[in-house]
Amino acid sequence: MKTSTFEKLPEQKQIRILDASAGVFAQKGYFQAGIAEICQAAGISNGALYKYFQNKKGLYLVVAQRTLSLLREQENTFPMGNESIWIVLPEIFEAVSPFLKEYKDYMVVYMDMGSPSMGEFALELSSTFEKWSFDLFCRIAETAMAKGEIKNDLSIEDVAYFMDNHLLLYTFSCLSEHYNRRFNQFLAKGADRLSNREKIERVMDSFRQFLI
Amino acid sequence: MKTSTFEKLPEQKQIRILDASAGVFAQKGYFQAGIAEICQAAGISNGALYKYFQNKKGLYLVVAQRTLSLLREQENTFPMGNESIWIVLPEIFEAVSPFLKEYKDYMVVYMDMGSPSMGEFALELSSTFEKWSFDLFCRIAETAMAKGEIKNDLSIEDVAYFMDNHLLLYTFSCLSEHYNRRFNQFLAKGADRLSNREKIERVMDSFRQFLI
Amino acid sequence: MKTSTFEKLPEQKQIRILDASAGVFAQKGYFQAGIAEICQAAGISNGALYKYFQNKKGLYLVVAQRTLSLLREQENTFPMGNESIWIVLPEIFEAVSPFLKEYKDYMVVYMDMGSPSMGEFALELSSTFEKWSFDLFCRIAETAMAKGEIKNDLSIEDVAYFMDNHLLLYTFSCLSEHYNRRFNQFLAKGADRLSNREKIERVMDSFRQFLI
Amino acid sequence: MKTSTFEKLPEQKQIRILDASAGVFAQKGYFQAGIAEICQAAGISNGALYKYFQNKKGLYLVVAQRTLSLLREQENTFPMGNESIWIVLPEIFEAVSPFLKEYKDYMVVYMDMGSPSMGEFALELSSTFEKWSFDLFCRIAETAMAKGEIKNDLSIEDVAYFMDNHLLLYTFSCLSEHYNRRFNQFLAKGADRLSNREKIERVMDSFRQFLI
DNA sequence: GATGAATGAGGCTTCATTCAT
DNA sequence: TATGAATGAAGCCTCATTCAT
Repeated sequence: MKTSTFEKLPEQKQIRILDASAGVFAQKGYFQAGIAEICQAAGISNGALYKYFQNKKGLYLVVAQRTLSLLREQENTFPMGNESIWIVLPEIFEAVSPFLKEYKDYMVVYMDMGSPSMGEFALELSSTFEKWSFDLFCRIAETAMAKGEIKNDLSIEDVAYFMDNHLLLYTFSCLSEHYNRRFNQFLAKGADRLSNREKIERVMDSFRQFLI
Repeated sequence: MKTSTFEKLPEQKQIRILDASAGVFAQKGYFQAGIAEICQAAGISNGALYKYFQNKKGLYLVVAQRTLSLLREQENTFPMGNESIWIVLPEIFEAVSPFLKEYKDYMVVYMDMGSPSMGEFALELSSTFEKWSFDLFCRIAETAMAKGEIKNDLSIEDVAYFMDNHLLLYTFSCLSEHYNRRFNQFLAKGADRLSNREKIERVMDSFRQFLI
Repeated sequence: MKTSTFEKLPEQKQIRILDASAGVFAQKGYFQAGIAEICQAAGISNGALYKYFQNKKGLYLVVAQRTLSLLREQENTFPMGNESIWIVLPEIFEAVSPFLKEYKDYMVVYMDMGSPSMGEFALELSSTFEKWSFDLFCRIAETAMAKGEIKNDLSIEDVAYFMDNHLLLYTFSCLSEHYNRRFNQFLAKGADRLSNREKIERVMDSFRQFLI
Repeated sequence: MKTSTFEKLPEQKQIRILDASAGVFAQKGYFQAGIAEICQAAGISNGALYKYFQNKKGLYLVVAQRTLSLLREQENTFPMGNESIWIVLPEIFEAVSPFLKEYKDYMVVYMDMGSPSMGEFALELSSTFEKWSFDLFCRIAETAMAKGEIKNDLSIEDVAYFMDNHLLLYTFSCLSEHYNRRFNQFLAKGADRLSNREKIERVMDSFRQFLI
């Protein structure tokens, strides 16, 4: 059974390397990120990287995979009991927020994965997460509707899409200045800086208006 | 007053060059696009490009600007009379669709501009368009509300954001396989291929559920 | 009709580049020869080389081809009339000698091409020349035998092989210290340095002993 | 007295390492042979190799030395009594043949040693063998001449050179496709594949024609 | 103004060698 | 002593940009 050299590294070091890589990938994008820069950031030698990963693309894929792992870990922290949707939704957005801060680099990498210029690079990988997010919001919508917390003449999937769009673009607004401005223009009367909490407040406002 | 050499070119040639550039930028992304390839596609010499534009970035900016021009031209074709929102909205989506086909390359370039890996590259530029789109949807929402076509207990901006999100992600779904899959998963029960018309139908469904 | 960039260069420059490349290839061998070193020797930039040739291997092949061209040019200077074999043979060896000096690098490259470590690299190429050399010596042997200058109970091809072996190993002795020592050990009582003329004298001695 | 670590290894392991090394050296040539590949083939660790040998060159030299040892062992199997030259010569060629098969890798390494691209790498080493081969053929020629088996107006050394050339190029023809083709072109009317036995037959033909 | 050959810095990757365990 | 991970210099090649014609 051949475990890759990378997997035999102490977990702490693995994470250090992936974090550093994610940082560079996030800041510069895949193509502008330099192997040398990544290695320096990771505190490993140029050659070591190629012992751990097949090549730059291989590294990127592992970074992307860690993004998914992190997201899935995050999922488990979500409240999934029978709480009201009006408790669950803000909790999700607020759970996402520190995550976005802590793992911003990974999320930026993830965001880039959907960009056309990445080509089919990591299509399967990124699809994985969308699937999960689809399930989550469908479940929430279904539960809420069953409990009469939201209007019952709505299509479950449409509600899920509605919520997921909000989550997606809220996320983007935390990661990209472009989307931050867009968010603020629409939902904050063009305000310059909004705290995450304020943004979430605005999103919840929207939810209430449309869903009740 | 120094007019750039490029502007002195016959308009047809200008467009040919920009179209070719957009094509390469769209297919490969900014960083992977090669000057040589662009020149060949544009049918001009390597040196000429640097007579017309300061450098690769300069070219990109002009391409991006043309994207905005095209979008603004498009705007004028939108029905802005007093038609019902239920006529205007599909018209917008359907007006966008051939545009997405005709100028897909430009739109892909535009989409890429929001990606974090492009950095602050064309921030101002891309903001321009969001502003216009904000105005458009606010106007539509306002009119519709005034006419009682949609619920009147909704915030104008929230409705605009709701609609713009849908337009944005519909657009993405036409440009990026990633977002196409996401769209289909949520709104088409995972169907593989949806025609634009079918997609729009689904979006309008959503609109009706949430806005009436 | 697409002529390669290289072929469009002034012939003088082409030759300068090939000569320099041959020099480095000869001194270091294909694998140890560095592109940078070659370019410096050729007085061109690193990038230019890749405009002229597809890659290192491509360059090598062109160098090898020039070797063959040179050899074929050389062929034409050989006396092919009805002179006595005892005039023709020394003339060939002596024609080869300045050639070996002038184009030693190319000949070393050629010699390397037969070495197993070059793999199938330039097999076809090198075979070309052997064919020519086969024809030459067969012709000579035939003529000489017809004229009664050499024994007539010998197989033409065996005589040709005999002469070609001598030429080959004489050539090697001019190109490789290893073969120089071997030559001297056998034919010069271990003398240290023999002039080419002296070597040829010894070879002719041999010829006379075995062929008459 | 410091015996090298390598020599303290069980002989079987020593041989295994050298055989593996010879295999890689033969297949790829010295410069293309990778230490890692060699170690894997030899079943030892990367670090061990550097305990056994000073460096890559050191390993190569030991491999080369083994080549010589093998050749010298081989020598002892040669019939050196008073047999007729027409018995001894084919015996030598036929003794060499299985050796070429069994130790082909070593012989290829040896052949490469004479190539100019190896530089002065192993000059002394390879000379050693030529010296032995010189002695062998001189002895044979002398004996044969004394017994009147070959013409007596020939120079001993020239006969030795003649025979050694044949042996050398026969050997090459078994090791390198290039020389195989050359051999066949001259001595087998361009036949594609000749068994070793057939080749030897042809060589002996030659010997008889020139020496009797 | 237009051309396209030339430049050379910089990118990714390999690999002989060292060293901590 | 043996291991194999780590090192980092050096290699090949690309490509945005410049410049001579």
